[in-house]
Amino acid sequence: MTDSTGTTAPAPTADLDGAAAPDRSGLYLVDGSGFIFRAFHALPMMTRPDGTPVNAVLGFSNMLLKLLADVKAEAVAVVFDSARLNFRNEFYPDYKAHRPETPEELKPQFALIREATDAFCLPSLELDGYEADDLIATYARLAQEAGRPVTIVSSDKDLMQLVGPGVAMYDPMKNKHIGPDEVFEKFGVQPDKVVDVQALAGDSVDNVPGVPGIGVKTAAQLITEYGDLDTLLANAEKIKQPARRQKLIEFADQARVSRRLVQLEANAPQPKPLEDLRVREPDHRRLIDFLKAQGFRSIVARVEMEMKRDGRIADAGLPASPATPGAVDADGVVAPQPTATVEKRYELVQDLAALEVWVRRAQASGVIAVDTETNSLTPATATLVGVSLSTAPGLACYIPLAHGSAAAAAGQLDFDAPPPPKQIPTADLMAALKGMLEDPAILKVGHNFKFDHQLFARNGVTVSPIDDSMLISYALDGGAHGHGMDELAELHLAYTPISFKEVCGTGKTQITFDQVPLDKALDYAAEDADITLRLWTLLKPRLVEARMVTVYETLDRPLVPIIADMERAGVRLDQDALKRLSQDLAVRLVEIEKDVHQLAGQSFNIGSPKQLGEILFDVMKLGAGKKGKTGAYSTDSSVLEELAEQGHSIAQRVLDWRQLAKLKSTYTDALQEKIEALTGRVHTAFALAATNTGRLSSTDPNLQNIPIRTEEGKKIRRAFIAAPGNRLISVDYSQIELRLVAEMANIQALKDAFRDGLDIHAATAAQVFGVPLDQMTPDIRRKAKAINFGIIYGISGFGLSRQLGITPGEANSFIKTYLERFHELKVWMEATKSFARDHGYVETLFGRRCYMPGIQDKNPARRAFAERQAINAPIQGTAADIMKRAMNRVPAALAAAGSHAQMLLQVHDELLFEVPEAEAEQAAALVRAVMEGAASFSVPLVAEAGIGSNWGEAH
DNA sequence: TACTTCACG
DNA sequence: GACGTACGTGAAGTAT
Repeated sequence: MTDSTGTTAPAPTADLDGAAAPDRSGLYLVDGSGFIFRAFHALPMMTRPDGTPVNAVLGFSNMLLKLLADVKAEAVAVVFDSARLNFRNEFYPDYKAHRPETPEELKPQFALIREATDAFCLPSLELDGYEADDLIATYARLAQEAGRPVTIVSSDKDLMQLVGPGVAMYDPMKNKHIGPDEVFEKFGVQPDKVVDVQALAGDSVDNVPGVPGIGVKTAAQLITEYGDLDTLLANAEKIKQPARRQKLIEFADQARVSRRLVQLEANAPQPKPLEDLRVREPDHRRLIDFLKAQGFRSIVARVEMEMKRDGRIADAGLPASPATPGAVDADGVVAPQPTATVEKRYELVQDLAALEVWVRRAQASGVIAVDTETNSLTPATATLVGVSLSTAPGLACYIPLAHGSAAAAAGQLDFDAPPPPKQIPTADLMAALKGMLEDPAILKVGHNFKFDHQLFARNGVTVSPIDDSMLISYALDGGAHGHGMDELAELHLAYTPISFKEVCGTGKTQITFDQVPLDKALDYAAEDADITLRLWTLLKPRLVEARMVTVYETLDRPLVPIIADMERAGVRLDQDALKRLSQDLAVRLVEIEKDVHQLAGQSFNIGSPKQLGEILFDVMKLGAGKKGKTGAYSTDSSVLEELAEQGHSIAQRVLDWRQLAKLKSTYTDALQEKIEALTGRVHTAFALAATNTGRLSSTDPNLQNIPIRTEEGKKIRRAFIAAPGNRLISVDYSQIELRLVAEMANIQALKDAFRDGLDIHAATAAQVFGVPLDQMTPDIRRKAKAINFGIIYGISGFGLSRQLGITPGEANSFIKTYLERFHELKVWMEATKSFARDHGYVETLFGRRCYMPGIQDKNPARRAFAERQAINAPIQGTAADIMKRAMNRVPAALAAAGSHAQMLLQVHDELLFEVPEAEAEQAAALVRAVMEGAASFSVPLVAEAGIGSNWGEAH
């Protein structure tokens, strides 16, 4: 990070926070109220086991912890607003009148944050009738007069007016020091003129009116020219621009009122004397008790770690430290280090000699974090732009490879462009790193390493062994929160990394990474490798504590190179067929649209649910309509189907239109655009840490929801084809989730039916409805099938009734009979819900945990939802685990058999392969065998295979 | 950016 | 009797 003041050390030894080190004496005034709101909005909603929301409490606690680790202040105070109204409302009642109501999830957190402040043993300040900002101004003045340096800890621009001699600001969210230069950057004037600028520009958030038509830029210009607000207003007549002159004269009083609103009160009464704001030694046991009660496991770990380091183990009754922080133990695991105190040393590596140092460091420590930068998010075709490495917390480098050469690469000559910087040729870098990246004694750590693995593979390097901090987090905390690097850095390191959009911009002005200047690229890329290593250091040991090593090591981690290969292989599409389908659909959509408009008696946008609802229910008056919490009419397919059954032909036509419009926009049009020119194929990305249950997901494009259920949809599936001379093989598990229900709940009758190879829906129908198999009707079987599915989803009478179009009463009696026939199921469902309530998570048969926030929720609807999730997650998750076991074994099994089959896609219970025609039968049989043998239960696993020249035929 | 709808398992 | 319902995803389009 580069300090914008330009006053600190130059790269490569940039300062830790991109700012002058915080002063280690003096007074720190923390804007508590500001933090509550920022933390609340910055962090995803999270709750403690009892359902109390705590995201703002977590953000706040993290901030305090980081602050206390960063600075050795002699005095700290956390300052809060006391009430919504203050003295400003007396002369301007509308002040902050536009503020939205405090969100419900935030309200209970105010008291907890006061508690947190006490638990940290920090003094707090608040005063009726004054804002936190006024108290900050007052105490800043007092300290300044006493000759003590002051740091205001806040991200609020309204406090910038206080910056001056002896008073600085520090924004802990952005890790940024704010001095006079930063204030000038923001307001265009020195801090003492900030109120004048704000008085003119106003502030829509706080409802400060200012002068209409004048923004910060103009205000700064005027104040610079005239010196201050009063002089400006007194000389308003002299302003040249007529509109501006007129506004300033007309709104002079409003500007003066605005100044009174933004001017902070530095002479407020003092709730506590300045001397009382001393930092006291925290009561660690109390602090840990508080943090534990909120469920903040990672912070507790950090506090305990710092206590160990400080030799305070005994008084907290903690076990002795297993390792010295920073040291490497017998397993090659680096013990966690308190990260906030580590200094950043980022280096740009532009020649092989400098690189050599990093390779030696990796050899010495046995661990290195690796991250790649590219010009695209599709690793199968992206150009490698740079590589970053980190070998210790704070110690990282960036190796640029293709910066500033975009024009040259495109074969264009641009004599005005600066020459590309000195860079190691990509092939030379690969040659230099190959030994290290393939060295079995050096662990390579990445965050979402699948991406990087693919890039190295394309450059002839098979990275091994690897660890993935994203997948470790997923195994540890799946369902509790997301696992992206930025989110984890906030959560575990109390740090906000430089965002990609800060570096590359967004929207139309977005640039690719090769266009990023080297100094910025270094800050961003080196930081990614640094954070990856820090996260790994923190999270890896937790796998052992959480007994999640097996899940990670045998299910998720081995998948990285395998899925990287699938993505890289991509799948072939018949572009001509898609094009013809698009054209055909376009013609039919126009026809249907004409029909619908005629039936409606007017033209409107059929794709707009709002307009459609109004046409159907207001204009045509087809029934009552109205639904949904937003007050809009629901027009989803169940509503339209009902209308169609009542004989309203417009409803059926709209359904037809919807289906075709969906197929065209989401599939036949979009898929063509996803064909990569470089390979002629489509390369999806499988997300390995996206779902709450352990399933994969597929994006860009999503190839796990290609149509199949309708005849029109099947045409799209037939556009997925094998390369010439090859075939596609599809192998899918038969009824895997229902088999797992039988296994996990130990339902004897169901297990017998599966063992006997019966038609499972007919068999359950026979059991539940007492109809002999030879008298089974399709309708009875359909009902049994719906119940079977319902079980997997955490059945409810209401849901089943909607599915079957029967009354909830009938549905409930079906469920009752079902649970009587399969009595073991009820026991299992109750036990599973109870386990979820006790632990806050459920487990798959292979030990993967799925956290269930909401299982303790006071709201019965949300709790019921969590209970259904608790039933479904072990079933869906175990099926996902089994599929992962199969996928981990298939490539090796194929290779051992000398097969050239390539795995292409996974669709939850199905695998798709491409294979030379002559090997198809053999490969299909082999894959079936591996899938069926992926787990061994008392219920057999059955997989079925199909072969064809396209996906529709193979399935 | 949020909501609605719908494609799949 | 509350509450709003089948579980898990991702993408496109409209409305704000």
